[in-house]
Amino acid sequence: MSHPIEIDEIARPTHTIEDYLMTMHVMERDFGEIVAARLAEMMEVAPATVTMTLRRMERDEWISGQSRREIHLTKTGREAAHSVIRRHMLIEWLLVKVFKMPIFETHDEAHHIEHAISPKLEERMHEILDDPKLCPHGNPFPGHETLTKDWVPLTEVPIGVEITIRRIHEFAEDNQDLLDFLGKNKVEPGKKAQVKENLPFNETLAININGKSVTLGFAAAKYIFVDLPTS
Amino acid sequence: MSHPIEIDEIARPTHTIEDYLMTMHVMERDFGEIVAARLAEMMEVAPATVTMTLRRMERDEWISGQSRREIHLTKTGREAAHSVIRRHMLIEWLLVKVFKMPIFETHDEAHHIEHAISPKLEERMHEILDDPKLCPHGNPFPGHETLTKDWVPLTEVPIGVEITIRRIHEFAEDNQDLLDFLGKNKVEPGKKAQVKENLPFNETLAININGKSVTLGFAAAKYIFVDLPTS
DNA sequence: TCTAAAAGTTAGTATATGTTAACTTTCATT
DNA sequence: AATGAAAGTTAACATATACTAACTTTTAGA
Repeated sequence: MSHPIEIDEIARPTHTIEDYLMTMHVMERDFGEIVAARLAEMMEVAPATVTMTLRRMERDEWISGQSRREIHLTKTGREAAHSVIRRHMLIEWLLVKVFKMPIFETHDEAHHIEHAISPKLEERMHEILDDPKLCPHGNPFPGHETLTKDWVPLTEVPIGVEITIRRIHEFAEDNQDLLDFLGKNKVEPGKKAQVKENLPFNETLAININGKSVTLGFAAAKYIFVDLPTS
Repeated sequence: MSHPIEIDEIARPTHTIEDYLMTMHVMERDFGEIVAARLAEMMEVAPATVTMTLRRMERDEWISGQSRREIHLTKTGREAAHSVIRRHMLIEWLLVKVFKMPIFETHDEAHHIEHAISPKLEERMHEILDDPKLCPHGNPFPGHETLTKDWVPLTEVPIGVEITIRRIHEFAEDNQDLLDFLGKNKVEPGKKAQVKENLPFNETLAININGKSVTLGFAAAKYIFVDLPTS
């Protein structure tokens, strides 16, 4: 009962649809709405493509949309989204734990493999990998969102406070250059740090981490969540 | 130097083309020729589909075919075939060793995942899984075919001789019902057995294995290879 | 309220992969 | 050499996924 895997699994969406569902879940979770134009950006396809794909998704009842601007996941859509996200995160853990892969190299690899995992293997991975609640980057498994609710983006952290890096948001994971940068500077969950400087006019901030100073643009910093000591 | 993984990897074939390449490799290896009609049967598509797919494969130089009836893998085609087969077999080992999955459940799962493994991860899997030369069913990794050359199909084994099951051929793996049957009766690599009866008119033979008698049709038995004691 | 920017749609096109039905080609065997 | 079976091809079609270009609709801000 710990993992919401249906016995009589519904027909699996295509890889493309699973990708859409995944992104939609994150948008709904963190922004409260799903905007087709954002999907086009995230999926790196033309807006017209999104229109057509959403039409198919509505036909197949992954989403429902009374008015055009209101995209909602259906019950089956949400379940399918949760499933593919779980698979994604489980594979990331597999790559980290079994293959000792650096956490910032796991996302792309997992993004391909996630579509190929059967419900049975998903179940097995949960057991072997010890039922994780967060992915290696600190993003929550579906149903465990509350674990992350007290973490704040680096952009909102006061100067000088001792913080702990907790989470690199999914939307940062889609930018491999950024991940490489974070990897090189070892900005990763568990690390202690301090914001040394915050320059809104420049849209940058500097943190001390690993005994060094690292300058981050706001665009990146907003996707890095940390623990404040007393909160 | 142990694994022929190219540095500057050529463009990856599509999943479909990888499936064709895999089957072609096995046909070439074990039957000496590739016949489109056989491909259609193995891939479970209409012959017309094979015609069109082969045309694309020729265009993209995975195969070359002077005359229509002569299908040959090109150098790149063969390398791509070897790569996908290695990935398939490595995943089978991963499922067996890490996830403790029964060997007769690994093929289907691996058949999906194989397409999603990067060259880098393939390399890593080789290391972690200890550079295997045979898959869990006893089929050889590309380049290690000689390991299997002395094994003979069950259909050719004399009555009463003590044998060891060594290999369940890839083409049996595409029949899940057969695999379930073999799994249920624990007819698997490493097991000792004896042919008790061979009825050509009936196209069946009976073996003693695990202290029980199991009757196999020739269609299945020809895909089960064994070690003769003295050979 | 008007208007520009943002968002979304339609139309026409392309490719990979599949189908069925009808046809042709090749091969093996009398 | 004739013929029937096996193999292969062509034609017409379908679907998922993508594109560009042109268009419409919505929303937000002056």
